[in-house]
Amino acid sequence: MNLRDLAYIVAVADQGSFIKAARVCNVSQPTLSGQIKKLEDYLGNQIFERSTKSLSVTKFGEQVIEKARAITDDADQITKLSKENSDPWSSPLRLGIIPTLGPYLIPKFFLELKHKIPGSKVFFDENITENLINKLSSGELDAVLLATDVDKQKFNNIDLFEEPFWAAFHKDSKLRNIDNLKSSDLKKERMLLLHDGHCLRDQALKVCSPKDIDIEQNLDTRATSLETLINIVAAGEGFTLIPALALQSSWTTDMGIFVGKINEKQASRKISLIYRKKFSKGKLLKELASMIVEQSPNTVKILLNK
Amino acid sequence: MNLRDLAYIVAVADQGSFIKAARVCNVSQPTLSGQIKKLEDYLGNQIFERSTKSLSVTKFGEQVIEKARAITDDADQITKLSKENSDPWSSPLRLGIIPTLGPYLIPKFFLELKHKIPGSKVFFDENITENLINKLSSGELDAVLLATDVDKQKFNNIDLFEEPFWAAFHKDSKLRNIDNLKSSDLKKERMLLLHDGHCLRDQALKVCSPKDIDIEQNLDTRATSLETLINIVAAGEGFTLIPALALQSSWTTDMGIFVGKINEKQASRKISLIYRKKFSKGKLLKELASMIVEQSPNTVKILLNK
DNA sequence: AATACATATAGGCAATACCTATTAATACAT
DNA sequence: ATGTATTAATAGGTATTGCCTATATGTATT
Repeated sequence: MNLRDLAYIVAVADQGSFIKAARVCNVSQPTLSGQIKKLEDYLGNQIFERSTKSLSVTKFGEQVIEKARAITDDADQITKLSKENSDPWSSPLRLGIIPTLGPYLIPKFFLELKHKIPGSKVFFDENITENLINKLSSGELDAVLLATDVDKQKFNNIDLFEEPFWAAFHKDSKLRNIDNLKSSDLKKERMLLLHDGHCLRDQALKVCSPKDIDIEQNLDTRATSLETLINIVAAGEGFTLIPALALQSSWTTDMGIFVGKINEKQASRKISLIYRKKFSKGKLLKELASMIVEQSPNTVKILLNK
Repeated sequence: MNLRDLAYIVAVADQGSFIKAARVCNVSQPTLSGQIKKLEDYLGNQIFERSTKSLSVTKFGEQVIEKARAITDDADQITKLSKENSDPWSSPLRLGIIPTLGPYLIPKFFLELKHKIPGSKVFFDENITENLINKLSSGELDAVLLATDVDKQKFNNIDLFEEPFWAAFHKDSKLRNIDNLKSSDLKKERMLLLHDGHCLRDQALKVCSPKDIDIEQNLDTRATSLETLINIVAAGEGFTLIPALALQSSWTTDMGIFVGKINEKQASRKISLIYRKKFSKGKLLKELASMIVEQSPNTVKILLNK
């Protein structure tokens, strides 16, 4: 049995004639006759009763043709699906993003994306790095925005930009008096951190691990979001590291928080767009990548627009 | 696109592996890989994302596989249909029969058929010859039982038996005194006839056309059934011709009707089973034919059982 | 008889589905 | 590190089959 054969019998049923059906199917009449005969032989039953002057469908044929119609219709649906899908934006891009980046980056490029590619749809999954990597591996996500290096054998990555870290502290903090902040200045202070799993936690510890202080003491400050950290800082307790894109001018005006950029090369994190090597829409991701870079102020661009 | 290809992708989706799917499909792994690759090229989109150690289905693939499942299921249904249909009695035999034969012949062979072929089903259509022929031509009926010769180029026919005509008359009729009825004896009497279209009407007129009587006068006696004719005879009005199988002994006992066989060769009609030359279940009809002949008393068999 | 029309058959060619053997890439174990 | 196992892709050759043209067959119509 064969999709083409089924299309042939549907055509004969519709046209009421082998010759007309052959024309509709763009094959010669002997081809059509032969294939239908072969199908009938294969099925062991006649589908049509034919003579030179009359053509009728057997009871069995009626049942087969009904199914054949369903099959050819579904097959048409598949080709239709493939046409729709050849637009890479036909299905939403499933994009994972870390929580210390998502809330600040998404609004920056989302409108631009909608504007430049009206049909584009992005499904966002804000989650910690480990979960995002797993979902990327399983195919649940198409790409993820991370601040962590990943296995380059397994994934492709487009490095987007370096995002500097800023220190955020209370207006009464001693840090306010330091002009050119360095990580060494921070080591004496109490650093507020996010929960385990957040890459920013590890990055902050790397930049300025408070050696004198037992990290375990900081257990009570394992916050779940930058907003929480900022609120604690605003309450006058310690300082925290904030990635550049998360900075809000309102913190200074409304909350009495001061921020200072840490002018050291290593006090930054690299944001990359990661996707599976075999993912078929790499081109789409490259477009997205340059759009994100364009719309990310206060960062050091790595990916340069063509 | 191809039914086989669709079965391949469904198998891969089910098995989660090309190699396992190849085993399930009874083909080699390279064949399966190649065919799926070709299908993906044809559709212009990836269905699977594969590496040596992981296999996942794209969003597009999910949609295609859903349709592919529907298609392969329907295709299986077709093969199932063909298996069911290879029993010739899987679908009812659609048998047409003339009204002057049906009511008397059907009960005679129907039980025997049910007994000999338990799975057999017959759909009966009792109708006048012209309608039956049309329905047979169009394929609406599989075979018809007629008392009329048909175009032997167009149809096959199995001649079953000669059914003698009997005259039925009132006990007070002069005909009662005639020992050996001949058609000439009947020409003086008033003959009761069926409606136009009933072949028995024409046959009766042929056997004993009442030349002295204008046929138009008989308009009022155009009955729709033999029962009606018998009732008129019972009321003492005229006589009628009755085919042998329709005879009921109760007519004499309960209605005061006498019957006499017309001992002439031409005073009979030939009953044949007619079917389209291309009809595929001729063998089944031959079985049916001999069963009918067996179960038809008071007739002169033409078809002899093997 | 001749013509017209529809389907079936015959023979040949080209596309393709399949196979085996091999390669490539990755994971796991020694 | 190195070897082994596992999985998918590639290469090349073969058999199948789907298609074509030409022709035959069968059935109405003129």
